[in-house]
Amino acid sequence: METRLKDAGYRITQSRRAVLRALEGGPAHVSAAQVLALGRKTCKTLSRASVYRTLEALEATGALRALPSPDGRVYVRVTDGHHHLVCQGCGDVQDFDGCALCNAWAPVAEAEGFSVAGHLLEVFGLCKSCREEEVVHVSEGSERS
Amino acid sequence: METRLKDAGYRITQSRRAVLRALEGGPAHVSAAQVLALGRKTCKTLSRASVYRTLEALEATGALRALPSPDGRVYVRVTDGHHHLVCQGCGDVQDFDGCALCNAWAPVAEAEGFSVAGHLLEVFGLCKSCREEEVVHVSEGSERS
DNA sequence: CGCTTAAAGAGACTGTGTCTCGATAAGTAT
DNA sequence: ATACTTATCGAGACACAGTCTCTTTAAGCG
Ligand SMILES: [Zn+2]
Ligand SMILES: [Zn+2]
Ligand SMILES: [Zn+2]
Ligand SMILES: [Zn+2]
Repeated sequence: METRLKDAGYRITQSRRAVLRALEGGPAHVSAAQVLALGRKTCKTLSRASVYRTLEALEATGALRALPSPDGRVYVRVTDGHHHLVCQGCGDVQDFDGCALCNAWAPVAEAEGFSVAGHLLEVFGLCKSCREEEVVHVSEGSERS
Repeated sequence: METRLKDAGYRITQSRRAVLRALEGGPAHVSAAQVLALGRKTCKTLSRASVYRTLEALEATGALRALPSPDGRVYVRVTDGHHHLVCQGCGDVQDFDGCALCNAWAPVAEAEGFSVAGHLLEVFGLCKSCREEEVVHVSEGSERS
């Protein structure tokens, strides 16, 4: 990632390095706030503005992708997916791969004069563990008294 | 939608009605802020809190679905199509058909132990007219010297 | 009509993301 | 190594979304 930044003409600074380390060490989905917190461990003066600037730079070079999530924006390394299985039981979100499949509709969109910049596929349902749980408390409806 | 709320045990108030009207009259994708603005046209004292409360109630009854978008959260009626071309220029949203195509990934999700209840495909980009406009202000590159 | 209580509205509060500005240090040329 | 240029920095102001609390209001019902 660092090389990528440098090649694109960005300077490599302490702050940027801290952000990179945070991204590498942190979870697959990170929020800007998390990056800031993690980054401060290696660069005590790291500022919020720098975090956003660096994330933006990384996004511009294609190393990172910002993606909307139920609570704010999260960043994922481009190697990760943008297709989500959203569990309606526990609220958990997991990625799954499927770009090859969903690319099929891109031509459909373009046939309508639309130029595609990106897409988001949200699949709603129940995850494995929630489905098993569901079987247990079947009777109690989701009714309001 | 109103019946749905009532059946679930919610009271039908002026504020709620204003929100419902806003949702029916407004665009396919609306933000909470938009609902508030639209709703104030029919209920001058409508408050932000009420908007959020009503949206939450509608979501709970399954009449509405909140979904993360590149800029904030937007709400869509569940009865509407679930394949959208969202223009990042003018904000316009148009449906397009593609279920036949996107159903291909359902087995993929189920292979992960996930039971699919529904899905939503959001395609972001530029509509025809916005793209033509874009051509005009090309020169100002987003390039880094 | 009057009671009960869900719901309303106002506004404080938190957190995210943007922006500006003077200070700093990265890269480069001497 | 030193000095210079300028991208980048950190701090803090700002705008806005969303949540929460508290007091008042009105929906639904007998
Ligand atoms: Zn679950
Ligand atoms: Zn895809
Ligand atoms: Zn457009
Ligand atoms: Zn579909």
